[in-house]
Amino acid sequence: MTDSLDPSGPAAPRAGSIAARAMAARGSRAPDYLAGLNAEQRAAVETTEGPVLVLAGAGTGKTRVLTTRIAHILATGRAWPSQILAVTFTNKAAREMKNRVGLLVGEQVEGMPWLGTFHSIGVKILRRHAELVGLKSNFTILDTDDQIRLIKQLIQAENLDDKRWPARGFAQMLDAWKNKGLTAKDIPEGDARAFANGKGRELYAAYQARLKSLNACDFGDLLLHPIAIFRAHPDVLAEYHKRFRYILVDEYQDTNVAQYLWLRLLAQRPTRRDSTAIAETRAPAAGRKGERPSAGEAAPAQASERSERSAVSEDQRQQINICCVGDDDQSIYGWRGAEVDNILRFDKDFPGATVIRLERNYRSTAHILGAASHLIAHNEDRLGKTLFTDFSDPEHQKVEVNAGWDSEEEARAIGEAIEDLQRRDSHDLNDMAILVRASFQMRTFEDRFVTMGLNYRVIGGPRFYERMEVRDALAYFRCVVQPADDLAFERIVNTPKRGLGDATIRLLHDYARSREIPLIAAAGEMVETEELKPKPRNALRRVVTDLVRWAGLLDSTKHTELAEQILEESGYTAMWQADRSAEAPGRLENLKELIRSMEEYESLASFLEHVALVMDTEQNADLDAVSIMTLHAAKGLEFETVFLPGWEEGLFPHQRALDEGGRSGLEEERRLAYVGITRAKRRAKIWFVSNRRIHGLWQSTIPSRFLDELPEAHVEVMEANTNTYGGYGASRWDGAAAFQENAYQTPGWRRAQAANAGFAGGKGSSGGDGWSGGRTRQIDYGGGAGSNARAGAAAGRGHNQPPKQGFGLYASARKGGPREIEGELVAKSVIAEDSRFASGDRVFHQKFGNGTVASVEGNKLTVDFDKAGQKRVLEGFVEGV
DNA sequence: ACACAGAGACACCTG
DNA sequence: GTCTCTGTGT
Repeated sequence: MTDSLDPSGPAAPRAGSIAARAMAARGSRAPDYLAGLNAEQRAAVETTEGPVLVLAGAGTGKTRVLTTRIAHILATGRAWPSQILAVTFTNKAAREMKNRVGLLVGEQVEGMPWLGTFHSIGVKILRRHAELVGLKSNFTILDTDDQIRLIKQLIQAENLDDKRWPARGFAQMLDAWKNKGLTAKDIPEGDARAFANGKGRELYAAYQARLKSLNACDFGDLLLHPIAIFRAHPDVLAEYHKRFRYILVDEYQDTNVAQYLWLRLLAQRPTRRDSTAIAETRAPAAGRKGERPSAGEAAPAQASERSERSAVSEDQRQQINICCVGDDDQSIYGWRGAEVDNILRFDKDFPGATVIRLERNYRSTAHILGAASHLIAHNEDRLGKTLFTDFSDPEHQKVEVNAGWDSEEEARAIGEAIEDLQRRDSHDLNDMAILVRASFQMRTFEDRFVTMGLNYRVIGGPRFYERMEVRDALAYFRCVVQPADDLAFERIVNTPKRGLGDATIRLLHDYARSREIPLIAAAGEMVETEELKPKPRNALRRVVTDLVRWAGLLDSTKHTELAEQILEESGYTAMWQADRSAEAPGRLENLKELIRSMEEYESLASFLEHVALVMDTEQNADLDAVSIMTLHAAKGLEFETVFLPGWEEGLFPHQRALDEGGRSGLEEERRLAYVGITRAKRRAKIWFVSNRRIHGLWQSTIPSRFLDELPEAHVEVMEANTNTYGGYGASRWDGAAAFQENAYQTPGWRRAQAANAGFAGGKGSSGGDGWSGGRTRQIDYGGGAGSNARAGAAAGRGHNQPPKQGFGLYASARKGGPREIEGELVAKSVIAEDSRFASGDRVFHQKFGNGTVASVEGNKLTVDFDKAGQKRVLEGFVEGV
């Protein structure tokens, strides 16, 4: 127990005690922090006792309610900061919650050790009781990479064909099992058989055994181990029951079964039922459309279940102070194990729950809300909310639907729309976003924006801590801090190359296994024997003595210096310095960044812990740039203007969601669409095109069914400028000169007043080539494809040659080029001030390395790179040397 | 130890 | 098409 405030110390003022009431009632006004809340929000904040479910629609002030609720609990003295458990999914959400609570209650937030992600809290619990599951409290946390390598070894050890049974696939199965809270013995027979001729269960068990011997666990274990501990040790659980007076859960619709079980154990008093399987509390999907349990009233539960559970709940109710906040309509992580059912079933899990709906939206215009609400109403599995707004916007734009020829035209038109908004309305780029369904769509936009010189930012690329060089460096640190970390050791024994090949490593493995000692220890012993040839022996000795020496410096040397020393002395830095490839300088830069980011931690060990749990790095928001991200990544964000490209069958809804998820898959896609639209405050612009390249082939596509589910009243169908697009189809292939001349000289899109034709689907049968001008949104699914059964794919029998650019003018949209993506990509705008560079300047580029500027045009530089040759790059990509 | 060819993926992606 | 991983050949 290391909490600053031990809960066994002074008891928190009892709720309702004189002191608490007096604290709450200072002055006759409500406390400041309650000011500005609407009635429902306030109810959600003030209903502190008993189970509460807050159904918070998009933009209804969910975070505000959560943070204010915490502030309220603290301010009224109901609990000490250390007695509140507040869980989120992401570090970002946890950080934001902490900041905002801090704004309300000041330093008290620092006393909240139990505010964090499921995983970070899981680690914390596990470290305290590690020995109960056979681990030491300094266990390491493996990431997916380590996990896969380990599984691969196991598969090979079982003499299985690792081609036929790829480690990656097993890792996914494992993940799915763990998400469901299943240990090796719990997995269904069918699942067990599904892998490696029925060895699934064995492998799972072997994997866990191996983890134990490595004193390690994976992400799933961070929840599963605590669950096992709680179940097997009621005394430990009781300790947490005593500690956590209030539990708050963010994004409850995203919880998976394991998280649910974990929460339930913490939230409910132990009963004879709690250690049994979840199955008995599983009710059929609750809350069909139209069924709306009102606040304070438990929804009708099945009789048997109710009588069984209510006996427990009656006397415990006041103690189950759990408040879950979420929105069933924004559940988009089913594929990752999230169970919408958890939220749909809340009032059955927690009988007598108060259900509060937040339906007043503070974000979007009535049109946007209207469109989104109408769309989501097509879902059956939902609790049902009706959002409303007072948001008034002079322009009050309807949701736009635009059609385009192909993805390149889509990118072009959206790029122009962005520039228009920027010019005409001085719209900040930061306040615009392009939300795509699949990340491959991003590329077209990047290509286009680079040529336009439009600033953009890709959110959610490969992450810093997943880069090869960063992981290598971390592996070195792990070996020093944690000498039993075999996986880390394997990673670096021969990096940089030291002549320690497979043969040596295998001998080392055998030696270690026969003696049941970690690899590093084995290496230490082995170099004293004659088993290795002199060359590898000396190389290995060098590695081991280095590691031992560095470990000896742990206490005496500042960790950042030690880290640098390790990278230097191991030859790792030198390896990249010697590397002539274009990426090498960037990698060295990343290593520096890594060391820099260690500054704020006390030790190597605490830094490594941080890294294991925090896989994201902050983006810099300084630069004005359009954001490009997936719809998934957009959840929780908001923008003035949102572009939603790619609304085509097969892409959105995604074919795989339909194939694998059936109706519920479709509903999840629809929720994704709902999330997309509701990100917009004022403008939402939807796009679809009739040709898209999928897996390298051009396919004809038909408009998404979701378009048809939008309400006429809130949607405006945009029509292309007739100069540009009239007769497009007819003229495309014969390239009518008249149109070519005007193509794209007329910027932007003209509003179409009336809309009453249909978008023809694929090219072909309907004579028209793709979409012909003058059509609108009475969508004709039958249109070229003949059948919409397998939308995208079926339509593919169209042309497999790229639809050539219809017009010469823009046919030059370039390919390839400087599209550097390092987590964040920002191209400088054309409208930028004069270039900081002149010809002759030496510059450095993340991808191409060093070079000399040959010429400058605005913000575009032509650079002769020393290694990569001459390239045109945007100024934003290079820095002066 | 490194270069190159062939294979397979190619929704969404937190810890 | 294009990226990444793997295996093979020199």
